[in-house]
Amino acid sequence: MGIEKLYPFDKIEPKWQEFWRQRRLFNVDTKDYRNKYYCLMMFPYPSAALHVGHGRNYIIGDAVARYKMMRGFNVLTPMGFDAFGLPAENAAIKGGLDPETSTLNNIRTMKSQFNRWGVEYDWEREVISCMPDYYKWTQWIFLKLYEKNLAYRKKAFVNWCPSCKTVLANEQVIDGLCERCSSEVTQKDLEQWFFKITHYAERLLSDIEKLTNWPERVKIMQRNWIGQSHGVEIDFKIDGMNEMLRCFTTRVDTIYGATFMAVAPEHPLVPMLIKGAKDEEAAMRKIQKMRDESKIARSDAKVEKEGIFTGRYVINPVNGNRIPIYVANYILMEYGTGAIMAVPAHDQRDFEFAKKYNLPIVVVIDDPANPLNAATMKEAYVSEGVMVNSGQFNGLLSTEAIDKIADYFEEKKYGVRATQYKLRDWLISRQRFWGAPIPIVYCPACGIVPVPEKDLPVLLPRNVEFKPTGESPLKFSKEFVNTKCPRCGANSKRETDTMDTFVDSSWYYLRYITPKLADKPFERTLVDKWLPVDQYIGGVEHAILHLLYSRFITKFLNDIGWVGFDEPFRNLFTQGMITKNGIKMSKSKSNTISPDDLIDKYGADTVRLYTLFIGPPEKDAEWSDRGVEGAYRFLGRVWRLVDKVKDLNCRAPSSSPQLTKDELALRRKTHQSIKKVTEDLDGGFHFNTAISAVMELVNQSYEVAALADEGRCGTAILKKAVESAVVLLAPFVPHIAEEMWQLLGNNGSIFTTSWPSYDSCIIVADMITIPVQINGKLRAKVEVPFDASEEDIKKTVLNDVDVQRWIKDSSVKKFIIVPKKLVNIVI
RNA sequence: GCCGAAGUGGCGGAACUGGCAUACGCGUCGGUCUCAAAAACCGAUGGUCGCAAGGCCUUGUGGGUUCAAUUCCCACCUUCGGCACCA
Repeated sequence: MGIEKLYPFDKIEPKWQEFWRQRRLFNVDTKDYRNKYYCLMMFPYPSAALHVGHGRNYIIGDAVARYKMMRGFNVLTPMGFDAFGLPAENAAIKGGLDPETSTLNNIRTMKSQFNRWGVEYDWEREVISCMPDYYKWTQWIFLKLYEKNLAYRKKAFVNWCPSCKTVLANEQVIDGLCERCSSEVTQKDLEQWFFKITHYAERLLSDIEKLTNWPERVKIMQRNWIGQSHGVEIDFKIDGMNEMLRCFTTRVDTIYGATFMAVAPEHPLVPMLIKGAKDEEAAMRKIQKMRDESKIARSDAKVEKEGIFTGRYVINPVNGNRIPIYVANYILMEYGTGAIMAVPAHDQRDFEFAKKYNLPIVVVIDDPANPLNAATMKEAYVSEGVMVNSGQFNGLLSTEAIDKIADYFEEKKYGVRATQYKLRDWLISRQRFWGAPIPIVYCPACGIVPVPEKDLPVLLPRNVEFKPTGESPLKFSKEFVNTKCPRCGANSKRETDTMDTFVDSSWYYLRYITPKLADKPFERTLVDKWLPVDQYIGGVEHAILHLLYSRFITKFLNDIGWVGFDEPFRNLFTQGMITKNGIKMSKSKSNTISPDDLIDKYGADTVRLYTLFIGPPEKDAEWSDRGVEGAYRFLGRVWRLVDKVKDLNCRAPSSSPQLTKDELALRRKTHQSIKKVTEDLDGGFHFNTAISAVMELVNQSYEVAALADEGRCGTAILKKAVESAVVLLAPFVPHIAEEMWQLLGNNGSIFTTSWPSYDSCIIVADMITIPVQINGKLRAKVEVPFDASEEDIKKTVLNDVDVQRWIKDSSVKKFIIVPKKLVNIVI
């Protein structure tokens, strides 16, 4: 079973790891920012052992860092741990250890795994988000936001996970289920802290354009999440009352077709509207029932539309029509104004509602191809068309009418143009123990008082029963809760909720530059030199949450003058996941592959090489144990080649001063390979094709080595080819590359030598083979000099026997020559 | 429903700006070495017809543009991802 040991990786790998650490190859002095390159991997949760799927992220990052190092950059690659949060807390509850101990244990395990992979970081900059010297500054960011009125407390219906016993941000609710535990999320009406991310909605959206080196799909996801729409806000006069009902619409062109109004059950005007209605009490009860229904259940389009007539009417400003106001379950209070003008003919939801409650349907946009009839319509007509029943706007295209009517509204003061976003403010309160305490004090006299900066950090208390009860565990720690008001000194209570961990991770990349600063979160002058991050690498699952929050915090810090840039990550790369048996590797699916066993068997370089060779790194890939063996065999093959070549005297071609055909070909291949690998790494992360290019070079070197054995070839070019292969492989398989580099007679680290360059003149061959097509089908190949004229090529082609056989007595209609590429003859 | 990505041998995948489809690796088959095995090395390997020379077909399906299409255009099918009563 066991594969034979092809080279002594178990001796080589620890040796070079030690060497890099002693030489401080990955330790950077950030004061020297010349030629800087900030290569950042998303810092992980300290979960238990890592599997090969996790490894992909770090291996890719390490390969990039090492490549950039060889290109002469001053590379900063720090690493840290996103150590607060539910996973750590839940794991701690299970393991019976307190979260801090279990978190620090996990961190230790993970670091030793990084070490064995040969994945190197500047550990002197390690950032651990659960340590007071870090979360002090997370709290500081809260205070700064509070100062600018961007952190606020309000009572709101919030997402509540009954299993995690905490509230969740909108972004943490997936299909109505908790992102972490998949329990059904319910609604709770609670006082909670929010960050006003909506204040930045427009900039977060428009600045996506600046992110030219982000994956398109991530940008699209962010755009959709922010969800901008342009429309008009219209105030409808409520008949018989001195009140206006404001609604938002993107389709003012349909205003003449509005036959009723619909408001959300939570709408503040509801009690007033319903007052004096026929069955006021019964109606109120029904509305209460709608409110109680979970937002998730209500926000499913398949749910039957329900409504109650309020007994009130509004006046449509464009035609004076009196239209009834309904309370309807499909109207969301969180979006727009919580009220809509309903146009059944041109909106499917309104259509369904109108059918159910027998409300009029008025067509105002007609389908020119297929005239509509309100009485027989089966569904709403939502496309564009020609305006009808719309007074002065009749005959216009509906697309043009949108602007015309909006102008008219603004002029008549019926309404104003407005922009709406789907993005909601970021709910950051969590009723859990393992997080950064929110630095707020409640004073009976002064009210909400922020903790002064000089009193930070607000320390998480020790020895707290941290099990989730639905209320923050911190409430039960008297020493923590009871405090003096920082303003007046009166006995006061601390806020006992902790912050969402996404707050911790929204600024950690700034801390790495000056990780030990005690009096500031970071040093602006240096941060401005090193950021934006040159390359950020991580999983696509963070496309919205972490990346959006980080962009928000960066923009905020930019606004208050703490950083000089407004986007944190210049280039983003999102790697695909590794699957086993077609599904994502995970402990719960028990389909994980441990890197430790593989490293024992084949060495870290093999695991690294296979991980990079498995396929395009941005795509998902299926793990194959056979593939690992293939990578191992290849390394063994290179190892033996180096062993063979290392002691050869670099004699020039013995017999003739001219290089042989094979030597020329190998030299050409060497330069082509350098070009290919360089372009693959510069143009994107095409590790798989870069590696296959080196494989080709190695294969061809073997052929020439066999000739050299027979004395039919010189060795200088062979040695150069092998040496190039070793250098090109170094970012991927650093340990064996260092060892082979040394065996070939070089001193020092391969990572301090410069990346090889290629000569474009050598890449082109003297003679080239040109395929000849006849009627578009490949029929022959001819050899011609590289710089042959079209005349010469034509002559050669027509003299070719195969070509003559195909042409026979047919006449040549067309003769197409693509220089240096191909010939096509049409007969 | 809307938005996006992707469909290429037995498998992972390659192919510049429209110019030799299947590089590289895995697997399989045959051979060398060996008492034998492993490792290594050499050779074959898209399908199909043919003794062979060679022919024909093939990049999800069907059309189109072109001397030439995996690549461009139109229609459709399938898979995956995101959003989804957002007015």
